[in-house]
Amino acid sequence: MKVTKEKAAQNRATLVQAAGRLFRERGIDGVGVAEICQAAGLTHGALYAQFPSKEALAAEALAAGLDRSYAYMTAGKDEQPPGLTEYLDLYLSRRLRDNLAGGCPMAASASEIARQDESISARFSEGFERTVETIQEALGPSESSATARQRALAIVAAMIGGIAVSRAVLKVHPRLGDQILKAVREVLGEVGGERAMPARRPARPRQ
Amino acid sequence: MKVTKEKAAQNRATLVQAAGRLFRERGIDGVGVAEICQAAGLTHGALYAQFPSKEALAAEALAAGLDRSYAYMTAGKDEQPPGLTEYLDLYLSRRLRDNLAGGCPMAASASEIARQDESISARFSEGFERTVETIQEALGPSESSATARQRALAIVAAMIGGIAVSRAVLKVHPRLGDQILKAVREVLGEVGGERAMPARRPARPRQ
DNA sequence: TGTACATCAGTGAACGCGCGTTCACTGATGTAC
DNA sequence: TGTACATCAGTGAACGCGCGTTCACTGATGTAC
Repeated sequence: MKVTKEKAAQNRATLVQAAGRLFRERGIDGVGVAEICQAAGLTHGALYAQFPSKEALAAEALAAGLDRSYAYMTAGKDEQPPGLTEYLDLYLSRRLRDNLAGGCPMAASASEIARQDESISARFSEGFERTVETIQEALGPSESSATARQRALAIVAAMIGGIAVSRAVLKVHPRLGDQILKAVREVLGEVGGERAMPARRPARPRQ
Repeated sequence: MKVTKEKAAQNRATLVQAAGRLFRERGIDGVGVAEICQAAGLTHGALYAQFPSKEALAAEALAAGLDRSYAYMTAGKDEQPPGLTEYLDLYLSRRLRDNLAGGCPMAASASEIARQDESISARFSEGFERTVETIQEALGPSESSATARQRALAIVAAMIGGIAVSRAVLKVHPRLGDQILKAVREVLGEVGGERAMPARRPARPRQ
């Protein structure tokens, strides 16, 4: 049966949101359309009234997830321009790492993107570029812009890698997972010009 | 029909090798057992004579891939202990990045590992830890071991992230992919104590 | 050394299942008059 | 403003297909005598 335009738009948004959450949690290949529609309270036919294919839904879900994550990172930072410290503390946190379903889609899917269609790759690139620009601004005007961009590129790639790797080891080596998070956090701070932190605990033999 | 022990062991190795290559290329969820067996020149029944499940094959394929990659990284470096420079140049190269099927399994699968069974996660952790120790040794004895380990952890996570992200954008933004590779390479060099490189080209507006 | 036979790696048909997608249909919406 | 009807979001059955796994069987290997 037909449905109001508002209701239809709302259903579409619900599908995108449910798909994003499930894709981040279990990967695009790991979730079927049936489950997405069920999570959204619709039948699979409804999905195909809104999207031409699962892949198109995945591209839109990725874009929405990137927007959501970017908004979370930059929330309340309009007035006073934030420094790198704020971004690193927010991103390389246990809170965000342990929130696979609601976290950053780049960290959740980094190594899968290269295998997906180009429409997915394009959305990822947009999200990455936007984040790099934000981090570059946070680095401040102390350096030449070429160097600042280079640092920003490396920092964002390392942030994504840090979360992904920390998650990869977490189930079997939770302490190693925390070490990785902390190490990336502190080393990237130094890269961005934070003062090197003093050693906080005695040297400990490896893992 | 039965087959010599040697032939059986050889078939097993062929399966592991084919599985590893395909899993790196298209993800564990993205490849079926039928295709793996076909690539190995066997039927799928043969796989189940050697492995209890696809997952067990995946764990062994990951372990074999990690060994292969580690051997590649450390080849011919027994005599003169190599520095960070050698490892970074080898790992963060276009050659390795463009070789998805034959490259480092950690970079190929980083964000997928957290979704797999713990046997997979355990193999990943071993490979990661081994690499961190190797990089830590390459950093030399100039620092306290706690700081050196922290740097090594961050460097390896960033290497993996750098390759994964470079690959993710490569199809739609090849130049950005190269920028990422170069940026991570140079910034990690600085983290490890390499002299900062001079700016080689004029500042360029962002991508 | 020669023979009889147990072993078991590998074959190939078959299993149930969930996949992504299609399609005829429904019926409230929202437009044209 | 009231009525007739075209639109189209959503339903649910059905499609062919490939998935991971099982299983009765084969027949060369390799061992026991």
